Amino acid sequence: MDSRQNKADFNTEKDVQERLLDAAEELFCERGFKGTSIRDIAANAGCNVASVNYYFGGKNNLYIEVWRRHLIPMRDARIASIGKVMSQNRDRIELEDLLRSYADTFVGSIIDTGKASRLSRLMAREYIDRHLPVNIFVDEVMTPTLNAMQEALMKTCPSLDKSKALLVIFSLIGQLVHLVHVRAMFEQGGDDLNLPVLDTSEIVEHIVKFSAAGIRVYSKE
Amino acid sequence: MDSRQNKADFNTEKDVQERLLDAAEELFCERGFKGTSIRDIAANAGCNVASVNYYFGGKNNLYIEVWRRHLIPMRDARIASIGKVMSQNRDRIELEDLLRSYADTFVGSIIDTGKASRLSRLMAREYIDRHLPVNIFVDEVMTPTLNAMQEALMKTCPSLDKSKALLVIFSLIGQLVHLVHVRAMFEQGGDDLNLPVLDTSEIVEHIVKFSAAGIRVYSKE
DNA sequence: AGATGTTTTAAACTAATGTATAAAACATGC
DNA sequence: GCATGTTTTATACATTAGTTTAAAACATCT
Repeated sequence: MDSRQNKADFNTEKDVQERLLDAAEELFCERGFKGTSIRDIAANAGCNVASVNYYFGGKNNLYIEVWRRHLIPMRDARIASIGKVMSQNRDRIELEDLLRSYADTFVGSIIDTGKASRLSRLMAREYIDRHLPVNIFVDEVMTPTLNAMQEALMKTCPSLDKSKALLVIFSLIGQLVHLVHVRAMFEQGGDDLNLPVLDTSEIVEHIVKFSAAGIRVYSKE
Repeated sequence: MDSRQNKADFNTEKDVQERLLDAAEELFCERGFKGTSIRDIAANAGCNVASVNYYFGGKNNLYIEVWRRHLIPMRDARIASIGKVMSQNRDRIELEDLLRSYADTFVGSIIDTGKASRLSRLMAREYIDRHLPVNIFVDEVMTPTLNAMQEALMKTCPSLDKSKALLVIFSLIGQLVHLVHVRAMFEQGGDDLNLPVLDTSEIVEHIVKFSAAGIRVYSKE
């Protein structure tokens, strides 16, 4: 008694591993690591519970793989969005352009909203509840993007020293992460909230303007 | 009839309910709601598992009570820190003073660090994983403090309109929440992190300066 | 087709969780 | 000191979790 091979027959789409990764990604983002069970994941992927262990060797490893699948692309996207702005042939690089580009990539308003914003939420969770080896999160994502942004900032604002640049990036990222949180908060339970509804792109534009001013305070000193 | 009462007794020890609340608070902050078991809480409080159900009627209610115990004080502390600055008899209220006061209260750097920063972390968790009725979190804390800060900001910067004030507060809170996250991140697993170590009060001072500049951009328009 | 190696499945297993219960321990008022 | 009501305790119960197992289903190659 099995109907699965039929599915596999003409449903040539994604194989089990990929379906598991997709399902896990969605659930981990939405309900967190502890909040999602292997059975939920398997059900959403349309396969057996044991598949998770068969292919990934456990829930933990599946979580890591969900990250690994997107870590490098994500990091590269961020660095690329910095590099793109910096490589413009202009007499002067506009600070606002740099910030806007980075913010858009971070928040995921440019790329398809669903996927990108999901990843942002996953990352926001990882800040609070670490389920990943630190070296993956910090060494492979945070540090490289931090360095790229630091360098770009100091090039754009030559009078900005290294430690100030760090602080400034701290503020920028804080605002962006917060935006992701608040947006997620509205999406899930925003029915009976009487909070002002905020438009993402409007806020991004605000963050750019706000942060540019904050940066210029340092660079003018 | 309820005779668990006269705490006037010279029993220097706290009674069970309070010990449970203390233990629960610490564990919820550190490991999250799902991450802490009733048995852990009971063990840390030095009492039986059943006590949680006996006194609070379940894990969920205990969590709510942990919040309720600090909600009003927390909200009032924030509003008071605003009011204190606003009631100064000065010709002009310094924007930086307002921001600094609010930031200090938010981050908990003035009050005893342990407790206040724990609460900030609990709140940060609640942003992502809601385990509280929305009305408690939003209506009783967020909205009142938001309103108070909005009013104070508009008084300090008369040319700042309402919607801009909201955006500005958004940026401020984003930075402060992020500071709490990052600090917690360092506290728990910061051993082998090769990130730059940041001093809390230094960052608060930066946030004040940075945000003041961001605000003045709007108020000068 | 038949042998071989891989994938999928249902079921079982162990551990942990939130909650409930009933008896014991305790305190208090008479 | 006994009766009464409250608190504490050990234990039981029902669920759920992650993981394992062994057989069934399947695919591939000769």
